[in-house]
Amino acid sequence: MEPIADKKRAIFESMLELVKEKGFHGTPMSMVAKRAGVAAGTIYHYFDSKEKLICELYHYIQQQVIEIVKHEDCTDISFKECFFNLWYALFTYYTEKPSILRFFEQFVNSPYNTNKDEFGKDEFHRLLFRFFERGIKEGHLRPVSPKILGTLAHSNIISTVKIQASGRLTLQDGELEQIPLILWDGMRNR
Amino acid sequence: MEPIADKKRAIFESMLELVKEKGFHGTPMSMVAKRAGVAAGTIYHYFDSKEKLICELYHYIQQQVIEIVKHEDCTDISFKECFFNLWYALFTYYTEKPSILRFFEQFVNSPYNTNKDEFGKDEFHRLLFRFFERGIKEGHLRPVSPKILGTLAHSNIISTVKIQASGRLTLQDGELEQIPLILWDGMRNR
DNA sequence: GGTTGTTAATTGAATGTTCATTCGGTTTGC
DNA sequence: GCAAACCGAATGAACATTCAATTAACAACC
Repeated sequence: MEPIADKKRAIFESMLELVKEKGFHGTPMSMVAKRAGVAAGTIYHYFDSKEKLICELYHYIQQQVIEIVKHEDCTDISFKECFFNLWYALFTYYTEKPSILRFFEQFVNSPYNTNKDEFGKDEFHRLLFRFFERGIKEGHLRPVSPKILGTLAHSNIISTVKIQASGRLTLQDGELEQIPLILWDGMRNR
Repeated sequence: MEPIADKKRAIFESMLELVKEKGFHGTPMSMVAKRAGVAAGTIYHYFDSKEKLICELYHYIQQQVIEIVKHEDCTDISFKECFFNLWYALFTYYTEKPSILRFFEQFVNSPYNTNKDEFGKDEFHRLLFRFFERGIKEGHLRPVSPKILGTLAHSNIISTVKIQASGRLTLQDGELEQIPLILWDGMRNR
């Protein structure tokens, strides 16, 4: 990850917050510019178009998530430990940056997401699936496609973040810890 | 569910398909009108605005999902059977109507969703949570908040539909059946 | 250190397009 | 005949993008 120009980062942050608050529509470039503290024209010095800006932002963020997976997927400790570490690392990341989760969710279901990146071809999914493949190979997890396990696990994390973030429900003592356990108990080989 | 005027239904269907293909932005009212086979002005005979149309469509669809839950949540058979029936019923419903799932996902993360309906206050979630409450009370499920179990279960179903719908992955023989089992094994009381 | 030239960064008003919505008029059903 | 349903061109606002003009950065040269 090479360093990013200050202005570029400011534009990214601005877009991120506005998308969280108002969605893709509802955030005109003029507003992005204003909050970023630059002129409208400046954005077009860095990005070809609104669409490009959004796509680049997506990849920029995804890179951060990839770093987390890489960091937690090590062979020094047992698979089970890795599994729980990864669960909590991603949970914490999304929880601390609610605008990112919201942006993601909007992006993947939007026409900006010209997902020609076949599923499992982008680096995040490749890493995720490789991790679960290891779990299967080592006999910890059910012999189901790692793509299934990976997808289910990730959606489990995201749901948990959403439950908590919405404030709909305050998790009782020890309830949060139950959730990765539920996931593990379901997926583990028996 | 009282019967809906033909035109109204046509407008709903049109919006649904277009949102799937092009997202909320990207679907002008003129196009909705065209595909529905009505004039632009006609839409405004039935709906106050684009926003209202979208919100009504959301509730219209949600009603269908509610019917499914009501249908499967009966006390004639064991909870476990109900659980699997419900899982498959929802899975089948979303699978057969991909435009609906896509619309939902876009809607909940959009500014149209002025979700003042507190979580768990809309009928769908009330029913869903009540169902899981029963499972806990009868001792089948872990004693965790039914809201958590309900949310996790629903997101498990939706992920499965998405895996399959994206064509990313063809489920092998018996793999689909593993998924509700994974969910059940994780949530069940031990 | 100051002068000059060159390129990159930045500005924000102007442009042109795309829509949601309106409304005066027409058709349909009763 | 009358009301409700329907039409679609016209309106006006919102917005992405452009561009001519301005400023900062910085190197080369004396």
